[in-house]
Amino acid sequence: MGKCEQCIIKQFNSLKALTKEELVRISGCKTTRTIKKGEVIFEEGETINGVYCVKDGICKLSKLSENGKDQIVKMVVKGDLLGQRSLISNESSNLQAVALNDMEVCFIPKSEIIADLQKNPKFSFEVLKEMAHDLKEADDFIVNMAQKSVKQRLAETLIYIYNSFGVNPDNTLSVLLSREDFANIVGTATESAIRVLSQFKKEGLISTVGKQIRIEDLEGLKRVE
Amino acid sequence: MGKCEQCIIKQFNSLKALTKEELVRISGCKTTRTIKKGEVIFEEGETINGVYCVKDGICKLSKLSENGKDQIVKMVVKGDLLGQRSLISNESSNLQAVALNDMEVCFIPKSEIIADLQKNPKFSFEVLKEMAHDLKEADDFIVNMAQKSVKQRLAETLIYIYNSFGVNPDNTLSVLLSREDFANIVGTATESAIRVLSQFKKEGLISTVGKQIRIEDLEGLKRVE
DNA sequence: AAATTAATATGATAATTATCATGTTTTCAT
DNA sequence: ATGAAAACATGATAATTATCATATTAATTT
Repeated sequence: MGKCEQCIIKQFNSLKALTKEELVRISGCKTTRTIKKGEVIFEEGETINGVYCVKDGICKLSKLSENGKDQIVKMVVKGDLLGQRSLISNESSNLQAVALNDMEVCFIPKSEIIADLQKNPKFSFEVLKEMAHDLKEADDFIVNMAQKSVKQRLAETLIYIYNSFGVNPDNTLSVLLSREDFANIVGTATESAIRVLSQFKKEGLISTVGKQIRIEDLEGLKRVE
Repeated sequence: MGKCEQCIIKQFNSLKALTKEELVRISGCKTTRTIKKGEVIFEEGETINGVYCVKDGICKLSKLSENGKDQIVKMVVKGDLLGQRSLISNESSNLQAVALNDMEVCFIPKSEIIADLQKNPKFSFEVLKEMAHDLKEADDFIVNMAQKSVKQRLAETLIYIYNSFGVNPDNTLSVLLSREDFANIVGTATESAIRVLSQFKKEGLISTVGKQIRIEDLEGLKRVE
């Protein structure tokens, strides 16, 4: 099993602020796990007794609304931590996490890391910075959801995925989402999401290869109103 | 001028985790300020070089969307801290803050408090807890915006204000918002917000005294679909 | 107190989005 | 490879929400 001290993934998240000793200790108690595409990592309401460090793959965080629809709130990628909030508040998770790819993650039990959070100010400051960033992103998300049309939101989602997660060798978006996933990010009906994607295709903004999507006109997508 | 060590307001926020010495030092450099209703506390994009501790009053945090409409993202009340995020990230504020009441706030310069955040783990853990809470609230807000109708969102906003900020002696909501403010919380056109409020009034869910609103049927509001 | 301005209110209509129906394609298990 | 199931697609229609126009009322200034 890999050692945290030597793992490069931590450079991307707040674990980088841990001391070598702390990392060695954590390395000794972490468990590595592979998660298949579509598998649930944790459920809404579940108590997560630790954090996941994502070594590979992507997952979606979603919340079930009262009308029975899922809303995707965030995507967590390779390098990110998953379940940070449950380290801090003792509440159960308010979100569900589902793998969008095959994933590889390391699970660090809360009991092992919580003391570091209290003792190592560099570490807690790093976590704070990440949360501050998440909060800012959440604000932006709220404004977009509230003030923009479905078409605009979907265009922005495509741009976001393109910029954040990149493309395959054939230029298609590397994260493969179902039309339903798109609808659940944008907060619309699946049919509406499909319709808008079809329209983008007709307008030459995107092209599709099966369910794969390729951005054909990034600037055009930015101009969508 | 009041002394932080003796101020009870801090019990409501993370400043309570500071040591007496830290509080005394902060007390010496803080400035107290009154802000009139409608006054801008800080602008979007402005660099805030510290945090505000709200001693009295309420303000709204909003963000201008690209289409020129304001979206209210959060309300900050007596007891809360304002501008926490700028303590942590060195970025300028992504939100504008405007007083909804006459306010009294203490401003603590960043330079004085940033070291405490790095040195006092109890304090930084408290800040972390608050941010974790804010983040959870933001998630819930996103889901509501994305998945619920204007009518539902407005009903929930009324309930939220009722529960969080209470009522005047005559039972009207203690926070006086314009119809435009309601629209900017809910993310709709002002006319639509007005229309829905009129409908609620007709249905006996609320009553109005001028622009003051009184909740007449809380359970009914909860059932709005 | 009169005049001006801003906020609230409501109607008419257009635009957006949801819902239901139905057909097609893709994926997956056997 | 084949049948079943899931995902995708599109039309028809209804519901929701935005926009523009125009009153009405309240607040503010002079």
